[in-house]
Amino acid sequence: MVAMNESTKTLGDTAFQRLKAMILDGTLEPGTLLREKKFADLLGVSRTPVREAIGLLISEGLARRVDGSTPVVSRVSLSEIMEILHARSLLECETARKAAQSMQAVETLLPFRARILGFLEGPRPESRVHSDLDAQLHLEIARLAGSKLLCELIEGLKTRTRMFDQGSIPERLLPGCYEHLAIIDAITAQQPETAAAAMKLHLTNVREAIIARINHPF
Amino acid sequence: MVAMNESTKTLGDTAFQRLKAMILDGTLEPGTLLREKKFADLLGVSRTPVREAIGLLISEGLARRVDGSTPVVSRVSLSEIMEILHARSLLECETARKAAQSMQAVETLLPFRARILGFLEGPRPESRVHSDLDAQLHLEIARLAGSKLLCELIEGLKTRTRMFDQGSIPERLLPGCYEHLAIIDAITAQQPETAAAAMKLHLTNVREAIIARINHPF
DNA sequence: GGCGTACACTGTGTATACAGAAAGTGGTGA
DNA sequence: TCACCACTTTCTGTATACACAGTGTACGCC
Repeated sequence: MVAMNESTKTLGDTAFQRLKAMILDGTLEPGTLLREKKFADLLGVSRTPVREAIGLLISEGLARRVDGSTPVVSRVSLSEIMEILHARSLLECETARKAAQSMQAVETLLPFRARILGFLEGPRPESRVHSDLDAQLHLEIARLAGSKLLCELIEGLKTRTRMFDQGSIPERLLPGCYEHLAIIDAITAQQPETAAAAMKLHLTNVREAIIARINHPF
Repeated sequence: MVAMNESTKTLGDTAFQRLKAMILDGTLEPGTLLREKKFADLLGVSRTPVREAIGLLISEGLARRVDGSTPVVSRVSLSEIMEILHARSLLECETARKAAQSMQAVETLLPFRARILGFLEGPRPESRVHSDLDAQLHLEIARLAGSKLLCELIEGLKTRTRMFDQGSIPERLLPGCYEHLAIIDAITAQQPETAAAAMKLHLTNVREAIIARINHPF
């Protein structure tokens, strides 16, 4: 086929992005079988690009091969979430620390501060909007820290729990905002250890909230 | 084709493993173009499994797509090595700390201790042998720490610099042995902070050695 | 009626065919 | 000699064909 559509991307890439989006927004629930032909028909392409897309999903941890064939959308277990938050804590305390020594911290983070304040003053934002800001903020802090590798690692870890974030703990919205503000303020005040502590507290609180939610689902 | 050879693995997997081995042992130098047909002929399979193998190599960071097509074996820059060692330090100080609280530490690590002592007493081992032990030891410590995720992350980071390890700094052999012993002893003595410090020192020394080697190549 | 076998269906793994793009290659003209 | 253009080669991306494995179903046999 001709391919090379408007976005100068391959069908495999677009298939990957579309499937990833479907997983992250919950359209494809954990456990869903990723049958190549089914999604080939759905996306209007052949199995080949779908195959490539599924391979990428697996390498990002969003899908898994259980017994050897027919991959499924990953069901992230509680212990896996704990491990991810643990690893993120190890990495992100450092990025917060390093970001606090960056010269561009203020100009980079002020827009985030404004958006969060908007959340606090205005109407409750859609969970998706807040989730996006959350992801962008953590990534931007890693970028300020100056390590491309840490950016990649943190982004990869964060996406794995992204479908779990999605508004599943609404009572975390306000605390999350305040914690993010504390992190931003410590970084822009160039206080590395305060920033690291704020990040650690934030991720610990997320962890506690998830545990509490598991124990008392309603 | 019939496939399903003796090892019950797909051709794609075996192609991946063979290409990976060729990259890690230096047969395929950084910058080598990974042309699908070339390696399909070389491995005696069609382009399809080679394509899958290359995708896996890219997802592991061992290969890259530079401008959009024709992937190449990754050339790991000095700054990337520094970033990898930095990230490993963040993760592995923690695994050392946690491993020191594990009940199976002694029985797991004593064989490593014996092998390292063998290196010190007997003839100088091949660099590949030492490199393998190095990788296994760091992985085993992560396993003792009890986090599957940390195992995966550390293993992934370590393989990215593996082709760089390969005997490129022979004068690190002895110090490396002693540092490994110090880590093992601290862990088996159940001293978490000592273990973390030993790990940090080890990775810092590796870093210093690489920098020194860059500045004084001979 | 229960059980076993044959067959059809579905799904993946692999090979191959084909189109379009990029990169040589050679030849011609200034 | 150098520049430019056509042709060929080679590469990737994509679609498709086919083989094998697993699964379920229906039919026949006991």
